[in-house]
Amino acid sequence: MTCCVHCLPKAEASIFECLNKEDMDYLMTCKRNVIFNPGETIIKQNTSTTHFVCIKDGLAKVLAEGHNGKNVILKLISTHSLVTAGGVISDDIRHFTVSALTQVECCFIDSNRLHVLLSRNSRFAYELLKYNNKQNLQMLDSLIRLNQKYMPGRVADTLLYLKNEIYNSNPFNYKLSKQEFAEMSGMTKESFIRNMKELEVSGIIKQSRNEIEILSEPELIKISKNG
Amino acid sequence: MTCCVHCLPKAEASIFECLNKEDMDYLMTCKRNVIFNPGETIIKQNTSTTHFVCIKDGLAKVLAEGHNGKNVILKLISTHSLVTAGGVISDDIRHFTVSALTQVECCFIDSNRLHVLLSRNSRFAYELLKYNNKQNLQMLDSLIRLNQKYMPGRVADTLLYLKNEIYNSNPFNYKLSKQEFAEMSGMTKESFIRNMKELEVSGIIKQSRNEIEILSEPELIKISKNG
DNA sequence: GGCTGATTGATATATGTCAATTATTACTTC
DNA sequence: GAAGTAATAATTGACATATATCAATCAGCC
Repeated sequence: MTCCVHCLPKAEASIFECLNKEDMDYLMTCKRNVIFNPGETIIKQNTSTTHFVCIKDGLAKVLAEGHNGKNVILKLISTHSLVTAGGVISDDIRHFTVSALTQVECCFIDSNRLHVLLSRNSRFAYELLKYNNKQNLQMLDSLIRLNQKYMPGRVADTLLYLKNEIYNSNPFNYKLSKQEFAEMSGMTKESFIRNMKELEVSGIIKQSRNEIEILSEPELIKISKNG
Repeated sequence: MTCCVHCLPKAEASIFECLNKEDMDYLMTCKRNVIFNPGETIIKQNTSTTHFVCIKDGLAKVLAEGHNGKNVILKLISTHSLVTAGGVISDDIRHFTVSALTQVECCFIDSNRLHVLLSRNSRFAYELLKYNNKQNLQMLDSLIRLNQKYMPGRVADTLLYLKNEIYNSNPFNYKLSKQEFAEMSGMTKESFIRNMKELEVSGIIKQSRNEIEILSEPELIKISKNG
């Protein structure tokens, strides 16, 4: 139970910072700590939102399961992320699936307790509102990006996202399949592979089995901007 | 100033219902009532969010201006809608443009006052959070729809949306250009026109200059489901 | 040594682009 | 107010291209 002291204060722009000890204890008393292996489903779309989840460690993908078995990976989440699955606040249905890419340690917290706190702590509600709004804007970005850019631009975006927001290192080791990269970029895996090859031939990136290195970020940004 | 008594209580699932008279007065004191003509921009993407807007009467489109001058119309809004433009809560930048389709009467309300209320009234923050979350889910729906369906499915979705959520009547008179329909459906106007023709030839819809009638909604739903 | 995932190639198809034509609206001018 | 003219939007057709699909081969791995 003491883990939250280390974990939550750093979580997602300090949403929980405004909670006093009593509130925090209330939220945490019946939390459950769970470890998932790579590939396991942490929360599943269309189930009901009895709990929300805090990721303590590891990397997971957030995906929406669409029509004809096609998925869209909306983002990756890692340490200290808060997952409300879209419906915790409004309709009690989870609107996307979260699934572990590496081993993931996380806490399941009763969402009723969240609601109780929200209704009595306006600062907390305000912080969550801000967080929620940010997610909204991310979603809007994704919508525009996937809808209005050609494949090279989308691939560039995915690579820049991985380097700058997920792995924070330049040659980065990845744990995703080409299929998953493709689902992040809104295309088929074959198309993703072909576009990566293009970038490699142009000397903009270098790739080996599990590693990608971005040789010219400015070029990549140019491709991203051109759409 | 007395207009709010009639207007706001009906607004967007009663977000404002939880405000007492004092709070309501505080929010409303420096509001400004504005009338826009068809085609005029009510709020503009990338400007700063000094105010949020309540639509009192009329029909407006909410659009995100994307790359290469391409737009995506996210939704239409009408009487008693609340417009926070995406950034009122988080980053003070408007993330989409709202523009009048018919004559629109609306109120501009100082967003600082919204923030003050949010920080002292947890119920209000909670209601706004719920509202915001709903918008989030709408956006997710749009993302999936525009990304994973073929044109016929997207056109069907647009028609069903117009009939069931905007005009609420079956032969409905529209004020939108074909370009705007296309921007709702994520395609070019030429493609939209061709798909409409298909539906007309198949006897599923009937269209004249400013009117569309859906002859077989079940067929349309089938097309929508098939993607 | 078989399994899964990655890669490549050939081909099909969805969708966009461009240009030409027609309809519609708006605006003048008599 | 009618008629004509310009401007704008709608429609159609021919064509280009982005992207998906399918099948085959290849590489890594329990």
